[in-house]
Amino acid sequence: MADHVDLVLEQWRARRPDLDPSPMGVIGRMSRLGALFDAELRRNFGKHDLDRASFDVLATLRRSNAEHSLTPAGLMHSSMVTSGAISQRLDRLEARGLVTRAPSETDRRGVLVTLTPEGLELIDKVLPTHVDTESQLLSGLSLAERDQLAGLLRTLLESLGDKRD
Amino acid sequence: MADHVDLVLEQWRARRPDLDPSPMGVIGRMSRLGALFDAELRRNFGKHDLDRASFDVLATLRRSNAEHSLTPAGLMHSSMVTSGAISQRLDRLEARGLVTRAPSETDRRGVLVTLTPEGLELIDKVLPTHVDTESQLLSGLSLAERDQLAGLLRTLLESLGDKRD
DNA sequence: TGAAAGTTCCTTAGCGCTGAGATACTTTAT
DNA sequence: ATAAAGTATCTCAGCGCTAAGGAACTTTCA
Repeated sequence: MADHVDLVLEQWRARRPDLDPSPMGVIGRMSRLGALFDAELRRNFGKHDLDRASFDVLATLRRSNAEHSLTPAGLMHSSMVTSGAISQRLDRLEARGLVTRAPSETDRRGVLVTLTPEGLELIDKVLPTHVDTESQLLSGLSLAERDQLAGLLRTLLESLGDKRD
Repeated sequence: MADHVDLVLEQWRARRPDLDPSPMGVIGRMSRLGALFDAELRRNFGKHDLDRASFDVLATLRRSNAEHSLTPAGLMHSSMVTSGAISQRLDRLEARGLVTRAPSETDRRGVLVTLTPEGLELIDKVLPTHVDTESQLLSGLSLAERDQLAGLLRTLLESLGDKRD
């Protein structure tokens, strides 16, 4: 069996036999899978008038605490995007009435973003379909293989300094 | 040991115990790794006056055949971006003198994109540093683990219909 | 206490991509 | 031979992100 990346590796070995292309066997595949996953998840978001960015914010708020609230900085760290991107995402979600921005009570620079009832309702409706879509994307692997894969990816993330906060 | 995604999974289990978040243990980690990989690879491209998109095109041409040439459609399939994106990438590369566009000899709709000597020189200079960067990104895994990971990712890609062409 | 450094969030120009659509050409089917 | 369908590439408006920088506020430390 062979996938697209196997062809790419063969081509490199033919054109640049001095180079060891094996790292591409991992990183190239992750990049391709990322694109395929993204396309499929986006399709599901689209059914619910959402996009990846909005889902990301709503889901992060939903899981964060019982009040469904977080600072923009917290959202930024969780999402791995810049502060400017978070500001713009919040503008859009606030305009749709899915989140509110309130001044922080302890730090006058700060803002507290909170899910509105409408935001909560929407994310709670979309979440099961999202997990289901993800599950289908992984259905080519057995449960044991998924665990094995998750473990290897965690090892890699830890080695790159990905922290719990 | 635990990474950021372990925290996310814990949060989901606390807030939505009815949902099985385990697919996120794979897909969430791949997404995070993708972002970390991208940032590091981009740093390397930047050292050589390149970006991901340009590198992608130059590398695909470099490995494709002895003439280092391909059609825009071929580049599009390999890169998983739209035809519009390829057109624009080629505009930029052509303006920098790194590729040429010539009319196809067999199909008057078609175009043949070819690496110029300057393009070849640049990609051959950057390639070893790129593979080296990728290798360092994977250094948290043993060689056996990398093989195992590549195998699982290939299984997944095949199950999603990723083909050799 | 006051100045400097740090933090938090926002604004905006510029960039590359998508999605829709246009143009020109080729293939298929009648 | 010709209409219809398909293919290859390009154009462009719109979108979300980054990078840079600004404003407001807090912390640190002399």
